[in-house]
Formats: sequence, C-alpha cells, structure tokens
Amino acid sequence: MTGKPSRIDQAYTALKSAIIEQALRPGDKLPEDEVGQLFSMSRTLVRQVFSRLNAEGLIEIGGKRPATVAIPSIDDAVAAFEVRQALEREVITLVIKRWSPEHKATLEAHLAKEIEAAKAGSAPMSIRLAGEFHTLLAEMSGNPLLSRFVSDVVSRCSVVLAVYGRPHSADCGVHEHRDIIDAIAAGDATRAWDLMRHHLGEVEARALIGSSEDSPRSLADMLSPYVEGGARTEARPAKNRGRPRLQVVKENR
Amino acid sequence: MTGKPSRIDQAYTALKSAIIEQALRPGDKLPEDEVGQLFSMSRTLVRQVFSRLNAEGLIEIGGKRPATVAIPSIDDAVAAFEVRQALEREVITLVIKRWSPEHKATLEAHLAKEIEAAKAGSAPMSIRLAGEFHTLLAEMSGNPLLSRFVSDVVSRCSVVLAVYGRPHSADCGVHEHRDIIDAIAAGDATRAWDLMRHHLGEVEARALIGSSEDSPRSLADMLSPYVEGGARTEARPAKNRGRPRLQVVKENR
DNA sequence: TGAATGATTATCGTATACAATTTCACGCTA
DNA sequence: TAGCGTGAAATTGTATACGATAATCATTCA
Repeated sequence: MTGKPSRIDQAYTALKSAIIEQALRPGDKLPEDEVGQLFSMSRTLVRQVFSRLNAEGLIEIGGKRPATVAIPSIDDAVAAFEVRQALEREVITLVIKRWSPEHKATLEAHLAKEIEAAKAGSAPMSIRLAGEFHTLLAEMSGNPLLSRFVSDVVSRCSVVLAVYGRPHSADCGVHEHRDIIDAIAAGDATRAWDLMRHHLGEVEARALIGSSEDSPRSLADMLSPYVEGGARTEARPAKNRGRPRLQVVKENR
Repeated sequence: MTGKPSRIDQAYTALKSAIIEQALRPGDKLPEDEVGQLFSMSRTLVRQVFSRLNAEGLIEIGGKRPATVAIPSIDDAVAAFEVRQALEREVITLVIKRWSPEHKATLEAHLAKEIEAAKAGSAPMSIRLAGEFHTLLAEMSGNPLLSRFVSDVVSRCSVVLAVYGRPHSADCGVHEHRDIIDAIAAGDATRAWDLMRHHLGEVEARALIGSSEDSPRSLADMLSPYVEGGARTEARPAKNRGRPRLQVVKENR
C-alpha cells in the first residue's frame, strides 16, 4: 500500500517493537554507532530515529551519554494513563459515530489474533496485540491526529508496564476488549466509556512493583529478530566481538 | 529558572513564535542553510529544529524540497479542534481538582495581559496570548504529558487560523476566557466544559475562507524580530543579498 | 588491601563534505 | 508567442571528520 518504508522507518519500527515487546528493557543502553552498524546506517540517521523515539517517550537522549530505553517515573505513569483515558473516550465517541460493519470485522479479526496469541502463550505477541487493539480503534475514529496521540500514549503505557508491571498474564485484557467491541457495536457510548475506563484501570492497576534480574546480553542478540534479515553481527569490528556491551541500569528517580 | 536554553531551543522558539504570530505564513519556504545562517548554526542543528517543528505540525519537511510552513487541510483543521476539545475537557477536570488561589492569580494576570494587548491593538501579541491562555491552563493540570499535547494541538490550531481564519479580531476570545476562569474557580466543571466547548467552537467557526495577497519578503526580514539581537543579514554571503528568497506558495490539496 | 588518581577508551555534539535531486531560468523551435 | 528541452544553481540526504566530555580501567600510594 504505502510505497517503501525508508531505512529510517525500518529502524524506528524495529526499535519501537523491541522496546514494546520488552526485548529491550528500560534502562538498556543504545549507543549510536552500534545501532547504526546493526541497521547499516550512519549515526546521522540513527540520531533521527532516536529523536522520534525520544519524542514518544520511548527512549531518553541528551546529556552526552548513551541513549537509554526510558524509565518512566510513577508520575509519568499516572500522567500517561490519565491522558490515555481522555483520548480513548473521544475515540469511542467518534468510532460509534462512524461505525460500520467493516470496522466490526476488522476488530473481530484482531481479537481472534489476540486470543490465538494468548493460547500460544506468546507473551511478546500478546503485549503487542493488546496495544494494537487500541491503536486500531483509534484509527477508526477517522481522526489522524487523535490516532497519532493515542499511538503515542499507548507506547508510553507499554513502557510503564515494562517497568512497573507484573509479567504480562496471557488472557488478561482480551475479554474486556470483547465487551468494548460489543458496546460500541450496540452504539452504547456510556457503557463503552465505562468499560474502557475499567479496562484501563485494570491495566494501570497491574503497575505494581515488578522486580527482574538479568544477565547482560549483547545488543545485537536482543535486536536480531528486529533487524531485517537478522542481526549483522558479522559486520561488527572484531575488537568488540563477544563482549557484552549492554548494561542494564536501574536507577530510581 | 531553567539554566540555559540551548541554541537549538532558541531557534525552535523563535521559529515557532514567528509561525504562530503569522510573521511566517503557511507555505513560506524555509531553506536549511539560510535559517542556519540566521541563527548562526549549521544545517545539522537546523534539521533538529525542523524535526521538532514538523512533529508538531508547524512545518512540513521531507520530499527533498525546502521545508515549508505547514498548510493544514480542512480535515486537519477539524481533526485538530476535535482533539483539542477532548484534551481541554480533561484539563478542566484536573485543574478544578487541584485548584488553588495561586492558579487564579496567575490566570487573572494573564487575562490582564490579553486585555492590554487587545487595547493596544497588537494582533500578533493577541494571537500569541490567546493561545498561551490555554497552554497555561494545561500546565495547571499537573500533568506534563497532557500539557505537551495541549501545547501541540494549540499550535496546530494557530496555523489553521492563519490559513483559514479571518484576521484576528482583537477582543474576540477574552471575555470567554474570563467566564471560563470564573466557572473553574466556582468548581463548576459542567459549566466550564460547556463554556470551553462554545469558546473553541467560536474559534473554529472563524475558520472560513481567508484571502490574502502578499509581496514576497525576505526571510531575514520576517525573522529579524525573532533572532537574538536582530537578524544577521550582514553575515549572509553577498551573492544573494537583496534578492527576495521567499515565495509564498498557496496550494490547494 | 582498598581507595584515590591519572590515562585510555567510548560516546556524543557539531560542523563540514559530497552526492543526488529538484527547481528555475533561458534559449530554441514550431 | 506558447511550449519545451537543457543546463546551471539551489537544496536536501547521507556520511564522515573532529573536538569535547564522560565512563572505564589500570596503577599507585596509604
């Protein structure tokens, strides 16, 4: 449909996916030249990618130290869910207004994928699809700006869950998505709002202390599923081969 | 308060102000190296500035042609006001929740400035202050993300007015701002919502056909009030001196 | 042995260089 | 005179170079 995604778009999408699916964890370092070599591009382009990711709150840059996957504060978390609620309320209003059978079919198809992923027990896939349900709904609002904002805030919420959330339990949100679709299809805005509020409340409630200890892994390993054609580990200069280059830094702020 | 705004921040603020105050008009070209010389920075930095402005919908970049001040479509305009309404509704809810006398004082002071600017008949100042009223309110929500989104969408609406709006009539929104403050101070959320909806409806309604013909002006002239210490026209290479470098392009899309 | 310190490396911020593309004026032709 | 090649100038896209700063590590001294 859309002609050709630029290399920048590819790298952006890959990194965003990796962060949202928690292949990259909050605090992980992202050195510009290493990322550049992984995606076969110069630091100039990497910087543009980082700039976009930073604008969406997915990574933190600046301060002359390596970019890191964002570690949102509790306040950031609350703020994100607050805004999300306001935006998704508007989404529901607009989607009901322009509701059509195709919309229902699209959502049903997506829901089926969610159920399948839950059955298969694929946590990364489930996390991704759970977020995509909301962005999909937002696209149906017919308002591109609203869609962008929702996509932005959903990403932020994903990172929040990565920091504070419990491990994603498989079927947690699927039934709620089911009910939301039904309420929208019935044109019952009030009920859909309530369901959405409750749903987001549930998701937010999962933001409790979550501890996780990890052994350092190499950036190339973590990103390899996201780099087109697998990670270009061979392209890396030999001097760093085999040495773990990423340190998981957890700071409280 | 905040230490030192970087050169990038300065250029960003200057260009944003120039666009919002309509010193730069939709369709105006912004060549990277010319802007860079005006602000004494390299294209690398200019690009970062442009990237931010583009993300906020103030300019359009890409396509290997010079960046231009954005010309939002009618659909864009409707979308912006739709989102704005949803966001500002949430703002009012939150501001009422955390209302304090200092907030009232701050808003009153701002309102006084608006009235003064209206009296003085300074259109650029009035336009700017009218927008700032809403961003100021958003900051009082205590939600930085919401504040950012509001600031973003308010900027978009400003450009919409520049394209489709009639010339800014001086005291148009001031009284409405007055009423909104009062409703919030009284803790009457419903009334404040209604007033805000009506107010934004009024602003949106001003988006009618607006025609304007201009003689081309030089970019340096238009930006000189926004460049620190005045425009550096002397620093420009001689070969282009005196020739108008900017063309106002109005395209329908 | 542990901590302070200096050298070395890693990494980023900014400027510049070069290639690719578009724009635009000019002259040519029908 | 209108339309259309054509080539120079302008402008952006991308890569690279260089300096500055922070992190890291080895060494030395108490």
